[in-house]
Amino acid sequence: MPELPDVEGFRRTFSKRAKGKRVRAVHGIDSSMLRNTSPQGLARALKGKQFDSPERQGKLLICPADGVALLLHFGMTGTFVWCASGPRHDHDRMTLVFDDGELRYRNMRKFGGIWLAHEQRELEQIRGRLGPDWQSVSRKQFDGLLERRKASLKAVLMNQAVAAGLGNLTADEALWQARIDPRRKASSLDSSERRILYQKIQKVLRDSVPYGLVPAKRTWLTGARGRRNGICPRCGARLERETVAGRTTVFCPAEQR
DNA sequence: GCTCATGTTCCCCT
DNA sequence: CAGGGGAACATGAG
Repeated sequence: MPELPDVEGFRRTFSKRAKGKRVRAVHGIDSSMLRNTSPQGLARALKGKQFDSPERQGKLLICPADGVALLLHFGMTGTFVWCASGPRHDHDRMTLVFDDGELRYRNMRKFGGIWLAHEQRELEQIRGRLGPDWQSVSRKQFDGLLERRKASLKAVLMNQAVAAGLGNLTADEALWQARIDPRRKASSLDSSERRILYQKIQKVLRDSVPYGLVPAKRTWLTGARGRRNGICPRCGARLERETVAGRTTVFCPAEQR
């Protein structure tokens, strides 16, 4: 699930469940999810700390707590589960225990990861691999991002170092709404196409964020891409399915030019 | 058994 | 150096 809208939903969950609360314990840490610390290091660093407001940069969730920060990436199957208590689920990779319940980081496929930053410099280093969050990219900045890019639009939109947060679904959705072929070279768009694409990227994100996911609306590509012989919700043409930039890409061959 | 999956990284070519 | 292709990672679901 996790693209920008999903992680924004996780940020809201974290804010509701953990912000302002003190960590009583950290349980069930799967060491293979840890990128720069050990289960003991993580548990010791967080125990007794009080979480502050969580932030998000692209698909990365940043949870500051009294001078340290917990960073979470959800990969393709990560999510949060809040519960009063209860048995550990097979895919729970870390449980934050509070007085009023537990917030579990659940991740079936174990992509993604967990980082611990002890200081600002360390935090910046981890965030540094990511470009600006897509929701903070201005219209003018957008032109600069596409400039001189030799790769396809699909590849550039999904490149987290260019700007962070778009994934396979949101990139396809924005390109479909903008009626632009995902295989085109990023630097080949004229100014009118760039304007439309920017507008559609922002619209897809804005419309999706309240749901905390990319909604499968009937009027959206996302609502049709799941089916094997999907039909374009706008024109009724048979949707095309092709690997672009290493990912299954769905588009309307009749409209996307 | 086989294919595919909302992500990222690394290696080898061109 | 910039990109593309493919594999790997781990675990299902259909």
